[in-house]
This record gives sequence, structure tokens and C-alpha cells, in this order.
Amino acid sequence: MSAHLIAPNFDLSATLNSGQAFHWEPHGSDGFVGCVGNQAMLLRQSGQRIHVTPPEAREGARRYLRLGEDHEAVLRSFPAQDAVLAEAVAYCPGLRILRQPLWECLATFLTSSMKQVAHIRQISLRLRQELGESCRLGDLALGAFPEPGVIARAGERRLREFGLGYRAGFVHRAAVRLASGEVRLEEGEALDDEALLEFLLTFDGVGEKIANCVRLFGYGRLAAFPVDVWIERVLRERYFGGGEVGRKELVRFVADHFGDYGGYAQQYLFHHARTSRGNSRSRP
DNA sequence: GTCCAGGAGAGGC
DNA sequence: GCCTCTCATGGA
Repeated sequence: MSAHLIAPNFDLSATLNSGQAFHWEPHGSDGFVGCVGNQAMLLRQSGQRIHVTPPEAREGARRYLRLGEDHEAVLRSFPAQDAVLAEAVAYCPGLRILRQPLWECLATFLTSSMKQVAHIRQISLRLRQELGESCRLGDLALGAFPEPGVIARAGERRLREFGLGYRAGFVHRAAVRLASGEVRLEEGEALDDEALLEFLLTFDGVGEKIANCVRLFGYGRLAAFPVDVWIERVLRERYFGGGEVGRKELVRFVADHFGDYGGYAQQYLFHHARTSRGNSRSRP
């Protein structure tokens, strides 16, 4: 039994494997299994349809995949004279931004600093398997991302067993803050973009880059533009002719160049730089 | 074995 | 304000 969603110009595989979420596992020839919150689901794309199993996960999947939004408006908003961005969009036009549950988004990106995507993925899966609530999907048992209280009780030492290294303290302290009720991530929903940034920066281990990832992939602030090592390289090489440009100047540039949907532009540039052939650092 | 990763924070200047 | 160093780990 499954339900389906209409998803025009959508690339499920690229979207789930583009360094936003890290826990989706291939299933069968063209499916992916994972949890969104505590809902286990199988997603499978055929043409413009995405089939969701079980059917009761349909609305959760729709929200997570941000379906039903006007993606053409996003593409129209991009700077008209930007050939670099146009190339990245043409490379994978079906790539989208996800809308992830806030805590799993924050916690996952707290583990991301100075880590390769493959390793962030390994940590995310281990946290889910070892500490997360087990969610059944037919014969499969998938792990939800562990609640703050569970991580708080597990302790920093236990987290280090999962390969978090010095990031274990960041994740643990954030979990303790949330589990104690001192703050709630949902408070951020009501804040404007700037106030939300300030709020996220109050978490130890969250700097501007990770805060922007959480604003973009969790809170759905589509103008947020995370500048990581990949984006920094692309900007320097393709937008500034390989010249010596300070990181600060790059941040200033993206703020007024890419516009209201800069987060999408960023994701297209990131995905293209990281996965396309011709980039010596990327793997085929 | 070597390089480097979706960084942040502290310290020096 | 900007530059540099350290933090911990494992995939490529």
C-alpha cells in the first residue's frame, strides 16, 4: 500500500543525497528509506510521481520535500546574468531544499564541522541506530533521530563512541539545553531571519555557517546562504577569477547577489561543485 | 601513509 | 577587526 505525490521537475535521489540530510538509505532499485521525525517511510520516484509507503506518511513527505511550492518562481528569481549559477542549475534542475525537523537538523549539522559528507552520514546513522526510537517499516526497523532527552542522558562520553570527536560536547550541551526546557527550537519560527540567526548562535558550536544551514534546511528561510569550503572555492574561482578575496568579502557578495532564494542558489552551486565530473576533488 | 572535510572558538595582534 | 592555531576522526 502506498500513496503518491505529484512532483514535477523533482530529483528525489539528488535531493536526498545532496548533503542536507544524511540518513536516507537506498532500498531496491530506485527507493530510499528513512525516518522523518518518528515516521518511517519508503520514497520511490517514477517520473513526476513520488510514491510514499505507508500511505499515512504522505503528508509528512509532502512537507519534508516541500512539494506544492512554486519552484519556477525560485528559478526566475536567480540573477539573469549569472552563467555559473545557470550551469549548476542545468546540471541538476530537480535538486530541491528539504524542510527538516528542527532538532535533527541542528544536531546533525553540529556534527558536520570539518567532516566529509560520508562521515557525517555514518555518525547520523549510528546515532539513530544506537539511541533513536525504532520505527518499523514492514520488515525493516529504522531509527528516528534521538530526542534531546535521550542524548542528554546518554552523556558526552557515550556520544564520542559514535565518532563525534570534539563535537560530542556541542551536541550534548544543545540537547541538555532543550531537554531542560530552557529554550525551545520552535521559538525560532516566530523570529525574523536576523533574530533567528542570533538565536541559533547562542548554541555552543553553532557559528554563522551552521546557523545558516539550520535556517535554510530546518526553518525554511530560503534566503540563508551557508558558506562552506566548497562554496568558498566556487565563489573564489568562478566569481572572483581566482583572485585573493577575503572570506568576509565573499559573505558580503552572496548576500546581495543571490537574492530572496539564495539558499537554493547555494545548494545548486554546492551540489554541482561536489559531484560533477571535471572537479578533481569530487568522486564520480 | 597522506590529505582533507558542508567550522567554531580562543588567543594574538 | 582579521590571522592563526587547535580540536578528533575516518573516508578517499
